[in-house]
Amino acid sequence: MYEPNRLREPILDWYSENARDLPWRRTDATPWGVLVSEIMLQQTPVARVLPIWTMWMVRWPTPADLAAESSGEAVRHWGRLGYPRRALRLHGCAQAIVADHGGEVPSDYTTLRSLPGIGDYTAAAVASFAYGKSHAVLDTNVRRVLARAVSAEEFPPNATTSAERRIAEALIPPVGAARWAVAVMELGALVCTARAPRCADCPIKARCAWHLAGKPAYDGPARKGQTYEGTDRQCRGRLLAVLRQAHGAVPKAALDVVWHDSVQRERALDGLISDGLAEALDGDSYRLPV
DNA sequence: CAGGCGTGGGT
DNA sequence: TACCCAAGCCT
Repeated sequence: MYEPNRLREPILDWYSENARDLPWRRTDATPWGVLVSEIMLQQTPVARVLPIWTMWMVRWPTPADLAAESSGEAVRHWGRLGYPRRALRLHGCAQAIVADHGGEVPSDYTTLRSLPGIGDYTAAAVASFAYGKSHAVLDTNVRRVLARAVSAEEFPPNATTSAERRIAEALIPPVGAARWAVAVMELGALVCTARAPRCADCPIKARCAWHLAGKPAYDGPARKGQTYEGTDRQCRGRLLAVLRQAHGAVPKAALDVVWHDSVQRERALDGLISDGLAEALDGDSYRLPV
């Protein structure tokens, strides 16, 4: 096995010099702020999260503040961040935190993991970043860095493997686990990127197994590419945008005009309703859930 | 476990 | 210009 400090020390040093000043990383950020940021950052770039997160923290500074609102308001103020079911789940987190945890974001991994929208990554991230606990924080950035640095692969497997988890756990320092986690993530986000890694700027290029092997091209199974144009997802997005922008009941005719295919439109609308993102009212109109 | 789930910026 | 893909989760 490799010597963990060969990777840790240069990455931690690099982080000291290159960490972005993100509001949810500041010392005055609350656990709630960290939790909100983590949900918003799922599959979503930092630059798009920043303004929405800031507005949410002003509007709903505590879980109790959000829990007191309707879920529809959470969806409305999600704006165009994407994957709006996350807004519903965050609202569900707030309600569970108030109902079951005295209004305080839990600090325990297992408890966090039981909240809506919080999976393995987010539970580990919140426990680490909000409470300084020691967990393997395996997001797409960390997985890519470790695939390269340790396994000499350009990309990690499609699904997280036990081997990856073993590698990540072996690298956790006995002290400062949370700082280590955010440092590796930051390296993946800023330097060891998916498309065009900036190896020239990398603090571990001399120790990276993939770099040392001559950066061999990825030869594993094809990675899933996503289509969007013409899909139900796009249709749902169009419909929900109308509901978000209108305050109150939206006549069906106002939804009909944003998507031509009526079969697909009906299916998408039914999907939004069954997901809890929309409500049908009497008189053939719709709105965000109250 | 593979597929569904938004959106917009970088290359 | 067309992809590629960005701090995943749920079913």
